[in-house]
Amino acid sequence: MQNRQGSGSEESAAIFKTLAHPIRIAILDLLRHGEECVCHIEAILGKRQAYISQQLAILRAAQIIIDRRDGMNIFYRVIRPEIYALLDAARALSPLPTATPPPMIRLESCPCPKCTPEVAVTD
Amino acid sequence: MQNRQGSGSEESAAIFKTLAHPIRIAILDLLRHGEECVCHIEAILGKRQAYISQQLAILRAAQIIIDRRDGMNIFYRVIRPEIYALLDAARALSPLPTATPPPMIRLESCPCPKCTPEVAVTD
DNA sequence: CTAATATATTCCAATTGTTGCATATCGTCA
DNA sequence: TGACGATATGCAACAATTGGAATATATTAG
Repeated sequence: MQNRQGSGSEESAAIFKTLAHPIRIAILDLLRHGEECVCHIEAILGKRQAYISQQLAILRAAQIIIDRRDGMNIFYRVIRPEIYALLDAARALSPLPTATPPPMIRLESCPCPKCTPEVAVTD
Repeated sequence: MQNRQGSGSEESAAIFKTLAHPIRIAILDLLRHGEECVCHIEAILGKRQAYISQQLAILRAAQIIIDRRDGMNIFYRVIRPEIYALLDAARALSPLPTATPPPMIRLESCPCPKCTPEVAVTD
């Protein structure tokens, strides 16, 4: 491990990947109210059963939801409410370009002017 | 448009997709301080230049960062600080299974007991 | 103009995701 | 037990993405 790249970038990326799908997001939104059975989700989203089941499997594998059997139906519910913070934050992303203040870093393995201030631009 | 699936699920999915990559997350983390030139990013992350450039292009296309030329170097900076809320929220996602309260929805296009309470379980 | 440096873009092969179809599994009802 | 309803899973064809290599562009120096 010679080049670390922030902490938990991999895990974060995995989470984003799981959420990077409109149907999965829609399913999670449906589950905001609480438990829902598969047929419900199927009916509301208007997608084929097998497809919904697949997406549920992905969310289940990601440990974001879990299933509970009740007679003939299977109900799903979210076990990580924190994901809603993510969904909400994503929706909050509007086309509002903002500015950010300038940097302040120096690195010897980098040849840019900011990293070699001594032999910087025209003396 | 016969089956809506929440609001902005597509857009949100696109955002998550853009963030669903460890290198891109690492780059954004680097840019938390402010502007950084490509060679900096390259040196810090220890990846090939072309590769970094590709990831920057993706973030740029997503309108999350913009570039500014200064002589021979090109500096990038984040123009949507809100994405940090997303990154932080993702990192906050720990393996802590929580419980969620039961549902409360009824739908006529669904055959499950909760949707057909009248002809529900054994009368 | 030519060379050198910094960064971007294009091309490609390998991997991965998508989606329809068929089928398996499990519980229920008669 | 057998048929049926609700879900899950396996598979195949096709679309999209990924990361590497080579190459192109732009700026500065001489």
